[in-house]
Amino acid sequence: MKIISWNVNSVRARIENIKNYIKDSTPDILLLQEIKTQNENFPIDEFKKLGYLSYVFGQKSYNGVAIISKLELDNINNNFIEDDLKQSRVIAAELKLKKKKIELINIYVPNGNPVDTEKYEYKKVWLNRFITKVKKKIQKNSNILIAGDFNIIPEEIDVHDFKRYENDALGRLEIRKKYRELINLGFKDVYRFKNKIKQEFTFWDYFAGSWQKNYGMRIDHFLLSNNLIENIKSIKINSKPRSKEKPSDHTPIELEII
DNA sequence: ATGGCTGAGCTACTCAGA
Repeated sequence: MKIISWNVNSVRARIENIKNYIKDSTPDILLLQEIKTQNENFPIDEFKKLGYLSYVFGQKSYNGVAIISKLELDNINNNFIEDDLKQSRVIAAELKLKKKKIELINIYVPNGNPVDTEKYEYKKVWLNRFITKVKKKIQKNSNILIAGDFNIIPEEIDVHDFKRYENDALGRLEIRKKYRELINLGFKDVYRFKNKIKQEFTFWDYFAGSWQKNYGMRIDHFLLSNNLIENIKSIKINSKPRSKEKPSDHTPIELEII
């Protein structure tokens, strides 16, 4: 079972890239963030032609998340947490895998910059609410997968120049502590669990040749509840899509579970 | 090292991203 997470930075502007990527990588489930469109303009038919069902929580212009799946999913939830700004940032669903029922939670965490504004406060409130909700969920179901664009640099190794980000909304200790808080509910950061000292990134700015210079950061993550750790087959950041024409600024992260 | 790219909405330019 291949589950992939990718912040595509507009599903419509990126549709050809996404289709080519799906043909190459053949995910069973593709979790998309920043689709930047409302439900009625989501390219459901394009994905249907490739054999995928679409579950969409869209929004005009900004944000928006979706799940593309070969298998039918249950209990689609577009109300995972209360969002003060009514932004579409979480879609959850249930996946039946053998005898296990796995809760899939696809997230696009607010960016939070600049730090001395209400945007930063929104990120903190949002994360607190999310953590509270996950805490409740894991008491009922110990099989949880959280994936997406967390907009959090977990540790110094996860960015090319930590000094530049230590007071940024992505790298601040206060925010990194929220990430740890989430993990301490009973999760593993699957990439870091499997790669103790490796430095790889999932995002590179469009400006200033960041991709060419490998000035990136690791902000897209898979968290798997401890109960599912034995099911991990592989985890891989696939940087190839970032090198294509008209790329997203993020690249996919690919999880295989048994 | 900040916003120099990029996309949406719209059709001139702002807002947002990280």
